[in-house]
Amino acid sequence: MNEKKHLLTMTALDLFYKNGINSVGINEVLKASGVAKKTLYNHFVSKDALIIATLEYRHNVFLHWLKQSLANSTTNEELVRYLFNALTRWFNNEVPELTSFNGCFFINAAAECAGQSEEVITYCRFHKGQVRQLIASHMQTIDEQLLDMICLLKEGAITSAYVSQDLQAAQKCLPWLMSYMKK
Amino acid sequence: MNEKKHLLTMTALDLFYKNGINSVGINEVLKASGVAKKTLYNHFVSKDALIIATLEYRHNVFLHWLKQSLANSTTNEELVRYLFNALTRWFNNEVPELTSFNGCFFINAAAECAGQSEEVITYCRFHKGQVRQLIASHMQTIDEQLLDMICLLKEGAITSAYVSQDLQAAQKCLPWLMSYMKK
DNA sequence: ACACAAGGAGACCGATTTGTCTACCATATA
DNA sequence: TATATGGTAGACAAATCGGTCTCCTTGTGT
Repeated sequence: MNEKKHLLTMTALDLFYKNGINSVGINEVLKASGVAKKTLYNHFVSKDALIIATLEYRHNVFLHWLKQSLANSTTNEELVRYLFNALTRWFNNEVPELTSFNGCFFINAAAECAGQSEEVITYCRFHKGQVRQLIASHMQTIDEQLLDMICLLKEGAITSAYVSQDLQAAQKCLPWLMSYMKK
Repeated sequence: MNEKKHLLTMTALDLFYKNGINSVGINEVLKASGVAKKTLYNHFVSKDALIIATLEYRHNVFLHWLKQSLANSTTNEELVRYLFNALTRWFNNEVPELTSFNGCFFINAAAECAGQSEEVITYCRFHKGQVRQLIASHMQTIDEQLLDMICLLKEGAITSAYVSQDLQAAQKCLPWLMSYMKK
């Protein structure tokens, strides 16, 4: 990708994730990145296109981080432990590449762009599906019900960590899942 | 509450919940409610005040609905069943007073107003705390871990129902919780 | 009957929004 | 050296934002 385009995408993601997509104007992105307005519209046809680009970038970073976090898991127990420990590190700002925790960018974006950009919501759904698929691919024995529960608890933990500031939300899920798998 | 003020609050809530707080302007609320701008600013000092009013109104409606949904529960098993069945009805638009399902208004508001209005986020946290307390008050035997899990699964179900359009998310939680309590 | 309060309609303000356009500059390549 | 490319800086447009204000009408209580 072009250097300026990449810079614009990263800058926009930072601002969108921190302050909300609708609260950040194009001019703010330009000022923060030091890029001219014409250059932005040379690479993106509209602000919506820039938003989609930030979603794609965040998706790649997030999936890369998650893939690495789960890489060494060989059993369902390990998968669960690695996953929710990784979430805890994310919540507590111990994962630099995900930047300061502000909830799930895709949940936030879906909430902000409701009835405004169908494309955004579609991409958020796609992201959640990809994450689920990645988790499933690390399961030794496929257990659809366990997969459902892992994903539900994951979403709940992210939301609780963000809205209720319960930074230990992910840790609370672990004993529960462990005791289920031991049966 | 004053009639016009109440009308404004309900109209604003409808629009905010459906299209997002930041996507809906004051003028749109005025047009939809047929109220004059001066009347709005006679009752609310700013748009932020109107937003808070919609949060309070939604909070009251939601808690009233939840209280009624849990009223007949006498055991922890019944509490869980009533709660997640109620959520399923909500997701599937079978609860008129909650209007067409668009996720949790408070999660959405928190996502939209990040780094913009601290008061909004504080109220969203308050709401989540009140809901947790209501659930706790219906527990026959206090089990803090069970309470954590119920709340985490509830948040996860709401998010999954909204973002991933999994309208059966709440139902998936039931067998798990039941089997846990049977132990 | 009169005074006062509340609301309606909407002009208006300044700031900000996304997006376009012009003018100019730097660099690289033929 | 000539030209094309891709950048900067920023004026500008049209719309919209939240918010204030004036003018006029419609009650309502005394």
